[in-house]
Amino acid sequence: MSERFEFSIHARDGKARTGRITTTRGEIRTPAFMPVGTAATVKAMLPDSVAATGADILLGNTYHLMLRPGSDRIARLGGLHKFMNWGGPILTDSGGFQVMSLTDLRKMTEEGVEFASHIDGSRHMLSPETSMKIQRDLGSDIVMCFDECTPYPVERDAAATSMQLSMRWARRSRDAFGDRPGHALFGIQQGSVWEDLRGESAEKLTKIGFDGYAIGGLAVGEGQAEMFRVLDFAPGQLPDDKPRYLMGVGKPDDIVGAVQRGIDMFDCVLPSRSGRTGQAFTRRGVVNMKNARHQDDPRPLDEDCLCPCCSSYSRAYLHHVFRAKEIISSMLLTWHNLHYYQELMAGLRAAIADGCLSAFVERFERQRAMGDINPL
RNA sequence: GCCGCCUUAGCUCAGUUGGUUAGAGCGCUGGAUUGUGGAUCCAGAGGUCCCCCGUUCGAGCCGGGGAGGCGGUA
Repeated sequence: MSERFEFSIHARDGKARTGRITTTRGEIRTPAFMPVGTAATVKAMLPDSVAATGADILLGNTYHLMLRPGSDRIARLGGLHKFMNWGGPILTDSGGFQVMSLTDLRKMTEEGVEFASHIDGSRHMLSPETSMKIQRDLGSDIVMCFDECTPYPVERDAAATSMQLSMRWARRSRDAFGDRPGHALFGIQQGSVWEDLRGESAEKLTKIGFDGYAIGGLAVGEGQAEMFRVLDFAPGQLPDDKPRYLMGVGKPDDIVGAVQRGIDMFDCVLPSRSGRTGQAFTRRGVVNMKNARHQDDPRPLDEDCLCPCCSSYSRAYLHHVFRAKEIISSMLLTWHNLHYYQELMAGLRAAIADGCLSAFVERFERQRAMGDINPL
């Protein structure tokens, strides 16, 4: 195990890169997908199972854990890794995104955000300093700056003001984080959809200096075409030799397009949340296991998938347990979805290493165009 | 046998003094979901208002007869 946080690029294909992030808790193969474990669990999964899908790193959440069970309690209990029984690296979100979604309950100032807990209404304060403290309590390996996720749509002036605030908070986050060998701090670029604002944000972050750089404020309603337009320039504004993390993204085709544009890290609730709401991701597109057409189908969800769900259970069974609201429904579909996402990342890494990313993407799109397997 | 109550969507039920195209919740058929509130939202289908006769310009609603269910009673 390394004593330091390091990033090395092993191969490139166009703007895409594949490589490795080294942390004190293990290596992260990039491009990487981080399953979301908001409340100290990837819902419906045991940590070993998450690892078995191929995940190298999880995402945990400042906002949720500070409210319940409290970051000081987790610290007393030995930190988040021990608490949730995950030995690998953990990246923690700073709470900035939740702040955006709490529109009715928050009060923003230069200092930070005052908000009411969605659990019991209690008042709390999140600022760059408190966010750094909480993420330190948790024992996070990759700490995210406290930022404001600019909503969309937004006027240019408002986007600029919001970005500038996030940049001042980035400076304060950097100062509050201090010097913590083995732990990384990532800056977050804002600027909505404007190239010059994104460029200014990247410049300020780079000047402060971070271990990695996230692109925030995307996948917030602008649509894939607009997101890709921004990703045509935004990653290139960030340092080439540091990991680039596109926050909150996304659907499989979002990830593929973003990797082609130079992104190294992703997180998204979709595979896990969709697993609980009956939606499966497969190489032939989305399959909604809620649909009545599966009720007599003895075939697996994906005939070519080797995950425990697909190797042992029929669509009829998956449909039944979903309808019956049985817990195993969430378990099996979450497992499959996370497995599918990790297979996709592995495929992307291999294709970049072999210099055949465009062929991989063509095959990816061709399979999706075929649609789900034919009805019986 | 008699008395009372009940019968409206798949289920549980609203439905005003009789008045346009009879509603709700759940369920059902689909859809949405991108730094997770195991959440939420959207759309759609679905009716012999138990049956028959009558009163009325007009009946889920009023009257008569019948059927079925529940309860009480001999």
